[in-house]
Amino acid sequence: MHNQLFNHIKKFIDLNADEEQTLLSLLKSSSLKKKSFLLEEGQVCRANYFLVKGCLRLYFIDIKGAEQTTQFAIENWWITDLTSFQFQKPSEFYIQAVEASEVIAIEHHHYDEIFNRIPKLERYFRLVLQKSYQATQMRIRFLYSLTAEERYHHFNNSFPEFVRRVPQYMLASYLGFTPEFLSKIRAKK
Amino acid sequence: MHNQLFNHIKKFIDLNADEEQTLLSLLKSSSLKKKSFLLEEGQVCRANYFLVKGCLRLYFIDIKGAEQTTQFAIENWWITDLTSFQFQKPSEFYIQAVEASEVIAIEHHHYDEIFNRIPKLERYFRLVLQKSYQATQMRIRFLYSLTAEERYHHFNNSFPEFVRRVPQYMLASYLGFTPEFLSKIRAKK
DNA sequence: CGATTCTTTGAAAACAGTCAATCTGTGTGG
DNA sequence: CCACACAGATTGACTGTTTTCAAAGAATCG
Repeated sequence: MHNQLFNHIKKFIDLNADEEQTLLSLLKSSSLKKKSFLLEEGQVCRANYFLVKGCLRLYFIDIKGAEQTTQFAIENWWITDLTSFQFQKPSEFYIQAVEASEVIAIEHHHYDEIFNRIPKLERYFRLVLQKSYQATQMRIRFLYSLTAEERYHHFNNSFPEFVRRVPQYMLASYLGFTPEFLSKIRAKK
Repeated sequence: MHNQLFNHIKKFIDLNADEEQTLLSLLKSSSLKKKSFLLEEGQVCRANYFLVKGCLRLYFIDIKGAEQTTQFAIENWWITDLTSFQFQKPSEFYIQAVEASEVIAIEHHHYDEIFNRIPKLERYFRLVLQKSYQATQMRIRFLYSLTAEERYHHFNNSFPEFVRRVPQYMLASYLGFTPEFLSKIRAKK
């Protein structure tokens, strides 16, 4: 289970056996049932989560009461409400398991320690953040240049297996429109 | 001029005199006239830019030929097309000076060196990226929960001086709608 | 002052949302 | 294993927001 995280880390930096041991002592893994929550609105986000298996989503409830999914995480991605996590203040988001999932957590009270004891991880997380940032940049690019229908087709072509795994109403909000509209797009063809 | 960057860095990490000297030798500063370009579509993005003074924007041209501004940078922010910069491949974006500006550049051929010679900077850029990532998360949240008109009012209340500095057609695309519509929103009240 | 760039305005059209009713599929408990 | 309940998906009519296009008006810069 932890090997998957170590392998991911090793794509970016080298870790020796000592460092692996240190890291191991600061991690905490857990299994999640489908639909269970790692974070709910109003709670403080306690950890940064690495997804070993399954699928999680980050969403919030908008003024009209609708769920807006802002991020999905699958295998080998990190997910957290960075703002709530960093400042340990109440979150405006939910993190929920879309499927039964397994995660490895770095809790907040270990977060500084992890970087102090294994400075190499600064680079790893810099690169992970860089990749996440690039992903959101791409996302904004699509949001600004494609219509709702085009976004759906593009996403569907790019990640067909993912579209199958996720309920449509979550996908709709992730792509920035309503479930009804997604249904109408699909009916067209 | 470089002091401003050093001061920014010192908000996150400590740099000693030696490290400052090393860093200095790897930086390159330049002045930009209003409307000049640091990057144009098709070019490879050569550097990561720290804005000392002025205002830059990152934008692309969509299928219909309209400019879509995806990011602004002001004093003390970094800006680049991370994807083009990292992989040294042609960019789909432009980076343009909205006002006469002064920037400090770290060029790509120095980028690895800078982290190898001053490992502390891994942390600095991790934290800078974290902040940028938080900013885009907030942005997506607003895009998904507010109407175009609400986004304008919210932005206008949050950054009134910024709204004054930037042409409306850039602001409109940044907020995700047309210049004409922005004009109509303003006419309402 | 002239030229260009930016903003405004209005009418028509497109795109996407809302709401409510109905349909479908699936998981659970009896 | 079946039946039922409930979550999720579909459909249609209507509404509303935002875009488009074209033309005219203001502002800015050299």
